[in-house]
Amino acid sequence: MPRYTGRVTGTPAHGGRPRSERARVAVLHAVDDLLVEIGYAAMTMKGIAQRAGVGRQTVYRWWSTKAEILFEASVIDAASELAPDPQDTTAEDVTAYLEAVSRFLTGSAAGAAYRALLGEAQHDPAVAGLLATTDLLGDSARPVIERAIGRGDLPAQTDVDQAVAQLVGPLFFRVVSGYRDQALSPRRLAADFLRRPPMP
Amino acid sequence: MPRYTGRVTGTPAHGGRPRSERARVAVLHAVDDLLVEIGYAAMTMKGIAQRAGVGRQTVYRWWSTKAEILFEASVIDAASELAPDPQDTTAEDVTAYLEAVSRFLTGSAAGAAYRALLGEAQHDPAVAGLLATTDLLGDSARPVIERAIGRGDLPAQTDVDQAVAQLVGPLFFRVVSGYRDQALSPRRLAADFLRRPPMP
Amino acid sequence: MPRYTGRVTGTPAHGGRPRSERARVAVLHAVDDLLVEIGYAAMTMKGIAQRAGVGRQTVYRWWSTKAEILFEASVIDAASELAPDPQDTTAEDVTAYLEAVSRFLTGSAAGAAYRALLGEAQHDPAVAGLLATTDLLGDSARPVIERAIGRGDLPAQTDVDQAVAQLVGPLFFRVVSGYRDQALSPRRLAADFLRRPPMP
Amino acid sequence: MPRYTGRVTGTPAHGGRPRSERARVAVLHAVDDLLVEIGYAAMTMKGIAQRAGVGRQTVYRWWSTKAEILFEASVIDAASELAPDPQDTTAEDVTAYLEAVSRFLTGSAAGAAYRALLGEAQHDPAVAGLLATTDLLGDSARPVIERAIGRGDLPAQTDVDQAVAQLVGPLFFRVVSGYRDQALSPRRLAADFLRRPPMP
DNA sequence: GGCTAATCGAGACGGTACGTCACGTCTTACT
DNA sequence: AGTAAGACGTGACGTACCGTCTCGATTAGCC
Repeated sequence: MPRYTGRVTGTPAHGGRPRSERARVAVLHAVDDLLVEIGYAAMTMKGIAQRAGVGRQTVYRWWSTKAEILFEASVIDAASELAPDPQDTTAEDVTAYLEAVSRFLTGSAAGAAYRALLGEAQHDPAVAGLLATTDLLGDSARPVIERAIGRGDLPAQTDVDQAVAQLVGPLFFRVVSGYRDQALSPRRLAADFLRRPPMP
Repeated sequence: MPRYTGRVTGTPAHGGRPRSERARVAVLHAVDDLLVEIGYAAMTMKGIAQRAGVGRQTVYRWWSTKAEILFEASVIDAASELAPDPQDTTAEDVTAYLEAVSRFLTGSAAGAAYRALLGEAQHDPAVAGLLATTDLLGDSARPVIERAIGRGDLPAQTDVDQAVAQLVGPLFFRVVSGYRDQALSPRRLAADFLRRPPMP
Repeated sequence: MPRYTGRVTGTPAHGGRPRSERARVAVLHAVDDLLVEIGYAAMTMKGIAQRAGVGRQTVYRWWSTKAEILFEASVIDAASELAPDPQDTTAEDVTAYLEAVSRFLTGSAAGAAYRALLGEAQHDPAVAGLLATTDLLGDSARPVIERAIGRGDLPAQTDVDQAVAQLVGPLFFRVVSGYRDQALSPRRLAADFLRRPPMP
Repeated sequence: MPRYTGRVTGTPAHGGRPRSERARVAVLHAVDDLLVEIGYAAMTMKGIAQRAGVGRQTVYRWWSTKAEILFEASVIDAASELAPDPQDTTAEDVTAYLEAVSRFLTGSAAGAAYRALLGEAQHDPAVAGLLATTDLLGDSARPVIERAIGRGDLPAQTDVDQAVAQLVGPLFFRVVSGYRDQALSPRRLAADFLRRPPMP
């Protein structure tokens, strides 16, 4: 799991000590760990810095809020969890995707981070803007829809955005609105989704 | 708008000054106002007390967190916003309901409160528990589903919980995941929902 | 120890429930107990009322401050502790009195109450005024001085107030300024006092 | 009046912003001012911080209680007020000292601070311990006694601690027990003290 | 024996200080 | 110049007690 390896800032323009890669990675790992150990609400900038063995100022220099750190630490990497291998039939393809979504939202650490940020975004416009830069679920669902269209299992004129919402929405609703435990069956949702194509 | 009129606690068993209805209503109104004016995140227990012209201890005596106050202030009353008059045909009935949901989630003050609480619930189990006591969207969608079954427009063996998720989920997903502006069409969602009845 | 038996207020002018003697005594005992158990600083009006099994308003109705209650509870009765039986010789008389003072200031519960109030009086004029109504040590020392004058062991023109201060002051200073443990010898103080009679 | 110039803490071992001398001095001056303006009882940690233009946490970081601040602010410096220049004769020396004591206890701001702390010490062991670190009156009286012994005006075997109490006690008693106004004459007290030496 | 009125215990009321915590900024010495 | 450390001013946290108020219940003297 080779994470946090890409440099974010280039070589500094002129002079000065370069940004410490060690510090950057330590902060991202600290956020990951703390999310699991104490949860998003209990995380503090101070705690993150201490856990990372890093000065407080260093954290503020590169990130504004814990949401930003968490976003960089978890959410981007999370895209891979939402990209299962394409399957031979559309039914299997869609089912596999919905299973991935379900696993992501209920079981994965990255999913927990995503839900935490999503929650914060409901009342913090800054976080909302942050999340808006990456339509995590939408971007992962779109290829599935497009493969189905390509195979002729959905009409060519399908409104992709609406189809995405119809595909992901039911699962998303159940998890986010609090009924995490009584998950819906991805197989049955996939079948219903495909039974009759969305209207153009 | 005759809100906050019901007494919450009965007459005390014996002795003691009774709870001040004035204070209770003042707090609930203060929370309503502050949610609109400064938003959920900026609301503090201290600010609520001051705005209500009430002692801080008095707030803590009856509510533990701002989430609890907001819940009592907004969410219960919100149910009415989600109960449009039944329509003659199932298509119109479902469409009217989805329009109400859309209005509630994007335009209403009570809906803003609900989304704020929903957000908090993603990382605060106490708030999650609070919301679990009232399945706001589910409870409002169920009668719509049941009316459709009664009319024979959905199969009698329909899994109601799944149908609720399929009905509400797409809209919910779009709003909560941040695409509040590019709303989906309730009419088209209703049509698709009915063309593609959930499998039993 | 027949304490707290006198009525403080007379019969009311007309009608009304009379003051409860039970409540009055309960409060005074509660203050006595609490002073020993938790100390003056930790005593609160609320705690006194609860300990006495009495309403808070009832306490406030009859006393303004905890100092007032403590004064009524302990200090007045304390006078008896400072009035040892007169002795045959002046030396023995003065020694016996200083022993009583020493015991009162360092060992007695009433003495602890007195010191607590004396302390409060250093920065609370109300308490200072309260204590000024009864010159506890002065009133008890004056008879001793006067007996000594009567026996001819002090000059007839002795300034009694100054003599009182010279008699009591050394012990008082040691105790109040914090050297409670290394008490002075009443016998030696008495001897010095009499060898060095105050100048008129 | 070059007060509050000594550093209390040394240079930190490594790193970290050093303690702000500005904040330290501001707090000590604020306590001095507030003692005079509103009195000890009305002083609060919050008020001190505000008056000093300093964060509340900063006050707590360096002092635990207002007593501790007041002690550092006033009492140590007070020693100078209790050290009048030695006089040629013992009678004048003792008289000058008692006059200084009288002035300190009744007229000086540092004396007011000392009495306030002394009062608090009667019911707060922590303050008692604080005051025990500096025997303000004892330490100032001892040189006077020793000079008198040196001049042969007191016997060589004099019990110095007892002599201190006998010297300072009468004045102390009058002031602390509430009769601040009707002060005793330092001259007469000095004369009586020296008329016949204390017994060894 | 009913009326009047002040008391009683209880406990909620609006305030305010407590001591703690995290915020985001700053000022050091060190690398 | 960037870093770890940690003090800085700010302000919310939840608790405790303040002194006041509002209850229903009680307890006397008076008609």
